[in-house]
Amino acid sequence: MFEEQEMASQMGFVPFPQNLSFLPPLGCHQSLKAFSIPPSLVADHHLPSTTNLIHETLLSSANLKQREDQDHIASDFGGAQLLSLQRSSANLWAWGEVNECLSNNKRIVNDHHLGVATMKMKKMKARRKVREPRFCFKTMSEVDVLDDGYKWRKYGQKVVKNTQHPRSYYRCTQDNCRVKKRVERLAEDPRMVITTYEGRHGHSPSQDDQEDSQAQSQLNNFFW
DNA sequence: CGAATTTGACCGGCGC
DNA sequence: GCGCCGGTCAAATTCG
Repeated sequence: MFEEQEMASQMGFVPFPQNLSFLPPLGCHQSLKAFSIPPSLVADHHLPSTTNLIHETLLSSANLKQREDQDHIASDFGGAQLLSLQRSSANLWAWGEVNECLSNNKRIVNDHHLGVATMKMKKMKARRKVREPRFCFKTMSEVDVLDDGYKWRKYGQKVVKNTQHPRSYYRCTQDNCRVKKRVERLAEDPRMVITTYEGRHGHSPSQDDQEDSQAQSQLNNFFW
């Protein structure tokens, strides 16, 4: 349990709030943690009490393999629904953005003479390496995009197999912020929205909703 | 008219 | 090697 908190804080997550009910997912893979959002936060943000947060810790390369049998777990545990991240190729790898950032300045100079297509290829190839911290949560909601205080720009939409609802892809609009999220509706229950965040914001949420900003930052601290 | 969204094309990874 | 699939790009379109 303490190890997990440490891991979470390394990922940029704040320590779990005292009133947070932490549910060790019995029978589930160790990398999957489920806990409920405290009632106060639920009230502040009009999130239904059925909302459960699934936090996927960083996976070592060793347990990546084990994780492959975890395709789509949805089970009851003490009344709380657990939901694993979907398995996909992109779940096994994440973008090597950090390294990319570190060497970006040099690369811009070196690549200056290359054509656009070549640059594009290099960019694509450079991506895959380390895993970004990600987690998803499931909310019963009429609207697809929950207001989390950050500004997002949609950059894609895709119909995924065996679902009737398209998945939407969003990127944080903040300069140099590469956080992404995707939003989809649960095939089995279209009332449920699954939001998956990937990466960490290196900035504060946008302050558009002033009256809401305090509660908002509380929630965001909880998330990040 | 600039910003945001839509949408078809494209790419890499993976399974067969 | 090939086809399928999820994720991303970017031109076209819509919105404010």
